[in-house]
Amino acid sequence: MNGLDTLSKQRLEKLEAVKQEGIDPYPNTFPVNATVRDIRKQFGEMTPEQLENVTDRFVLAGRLMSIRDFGKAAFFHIQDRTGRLQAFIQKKTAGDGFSYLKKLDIGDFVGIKGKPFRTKTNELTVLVEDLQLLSKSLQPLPEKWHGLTDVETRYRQRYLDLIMNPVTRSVFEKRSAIIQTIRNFLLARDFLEVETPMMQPVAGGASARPFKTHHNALGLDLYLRIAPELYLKRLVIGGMERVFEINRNFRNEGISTQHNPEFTMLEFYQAYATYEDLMTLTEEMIGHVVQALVGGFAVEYQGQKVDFTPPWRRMTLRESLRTVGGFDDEFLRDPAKIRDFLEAREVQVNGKEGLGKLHTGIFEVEVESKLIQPTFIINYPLEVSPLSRRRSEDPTEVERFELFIVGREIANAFSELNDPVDQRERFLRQLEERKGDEENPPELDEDYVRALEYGMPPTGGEGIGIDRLVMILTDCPSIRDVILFPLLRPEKRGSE
RNA sequence: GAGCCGCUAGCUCAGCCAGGUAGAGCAUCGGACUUUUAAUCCGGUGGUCGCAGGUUCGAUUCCUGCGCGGCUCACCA
Repeated sequence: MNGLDTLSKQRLEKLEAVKQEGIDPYPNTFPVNATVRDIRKQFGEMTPEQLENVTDRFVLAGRLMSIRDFGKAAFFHIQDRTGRLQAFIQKKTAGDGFSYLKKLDIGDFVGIKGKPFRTKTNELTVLVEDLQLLSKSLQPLPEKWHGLTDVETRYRQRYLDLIMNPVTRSVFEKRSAIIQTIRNFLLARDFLEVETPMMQPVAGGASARPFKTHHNALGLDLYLRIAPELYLKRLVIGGMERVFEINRNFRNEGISTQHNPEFTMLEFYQAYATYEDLMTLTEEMIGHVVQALVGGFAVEYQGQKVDFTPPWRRMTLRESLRTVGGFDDEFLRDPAKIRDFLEAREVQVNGKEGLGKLHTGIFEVEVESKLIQPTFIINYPLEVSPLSRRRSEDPTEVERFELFIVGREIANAFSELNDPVDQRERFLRQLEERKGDEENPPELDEDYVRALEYGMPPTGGEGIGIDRLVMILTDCPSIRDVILFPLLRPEKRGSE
C-alpha cells in the first residue's frame, strides 16, 4: 500500500465513524448568512471590548485549512471564496461540536455558527458555538507552508491550485474583471455582442492551421474556427454596424508561453470607422481597462515598467525597420540581402516571398521584441494583408496596424477591404500560394465574397488577444497561467 | 520538431558528481496540552527513487531509449 492509499484509507475510516454516529457526511443544504469578507468588513476595525457586546450570531461555511488542537480547545481556519478566517472552539462552550472537530480532516467542508471576538494576539476570530461537517474530503491537501508549487500539478489539477494559491484565484478574478470592463466599454458605445460559428465549413479570417471535425448526420467535414472575422463582417453587411464577439479561437499550431491551441479573442467591427479611429479607440479601451484594474496607467510586467498613458507611439512598419531595427533603405530594397539575413537567423524562406513578406520577416526578428511600451506599427504590406483596404497614397500597402506591448503582438486591426472584386482576386492569389498544403486545403469562402457583393459599408475591424492582454495586466509569464485548463498531454496513470 | 533542465513519501526538498537498494520538514496516526497562528513536546506509519533496458557482485546514483513537464529556439501573416 502506498502512502496516498494509507492517507485516503484513514479518511474513509473517519467517514465511516461519522456515519456510525448517525451524521450525514454530505448534507444537502446549509444556509449561510455571512462570508469571511463580511465578518472582516463588519468587525475588522472593532476593539475587543466592542466585540464583546456583539449579540448577533453568524453562520459561515468553508473548507477547513488548518487545525491547531490544544486538547480542550482548538483553533482552525476556514476558507471560503472571499478568504480565510480563524475560528476558535472549546470543549466548555461547544460541547459536542468540539469532540466532532477531532473526527474531521483538513480539506473537509464545515459550517460554523458563532460570534466574532479577538484573541490575545488580537486576531479577529469566530468563537464557535456549533460546528457541522458539510462535505468530506478523502484526498490530503498539499502542505500548509510551501503549498503547491509544482507547475504540472497546478495546471493538471487546477482545483488544487485554486485551493492552495490565492494568487491563482486572484489572476482569474482579474481576468473576469478585464473581460467585463471591455464588454461594458463596447456596450456603452452601442456595440452589439454576438456569437458566430465555432464550426465552419471553410476556416477563414486568418492563415493558421485549423482543427478538423466532422458532423455525422450531415456527413460534413467542418473546421473549428481560426477566427470569427468573416462572419462578423457578414453581420456588418447585414446592417449590424457595430458588433463584437469575445470567444474562443482554435489554431492547430505549436504550444508555447504565448500560444495555447484554444485562446480567447475579442474581435469588433465598426462601420464608418477607419484604422485611425480604431487606434484612438484602442488607447481608450485598454487605457480604461488598465485604470479600472490598477487605478492608473502604470503597470509592471516581469520587472519592466509599462506606461499606458495615451497617446501611444505610432510608427510605420518601414520606419520601425529603420529606427528600431537599424536597417538602411538600400538593404530594405534588396530582397536577396534580406533573404540572406533571414537565413542566417535560421528563418525559413522559400525564395518566393515578396519584399512585403520579407519586411515583416525581419520585423519579427529584429524589431518586435524591442517594442516594450505600447506601440502601434502601421501601414503593412498588401502581400501579408489579404483582408485589408489599400492605402490610397500607396496601393502596395494597406491601412492596418498591429499593437505591440512588452515585445508581443496584442492587437491587429485594419480598415476592412470592402471591394468584392479585389477581395476575390486576393483570395485566389492566396489559394495559389497555399496549393499542395494538405493540412490546410485551400478553399475560397464564396458566400463571403457574395456577401461583399451586396455591399459592405466602409468599416474598421480589430482583434485583441485577451489572454496576452491578461498576462500583461496580471504579470503572468505564461499563457497557461491565465487559462484555467491549458492543454497538456494526458497524464499516464499508474498501471493503465 | 531540436537543445538544455527537471521527475525521490500526500506536499516541499536533500541524497546522485566520486555506485553498497533512502533521509528531513510539514501532513498523517497514537499520547500530552483551554488564546494558538509554520503552535509546542513525546512516540510511530508512510517510498517498485517517472518507466523500460544496459553496465556491474551490487544502480535512486553511471549509460541508452521512452514518458510527462518546464525554459529556449523553430513553427505560427
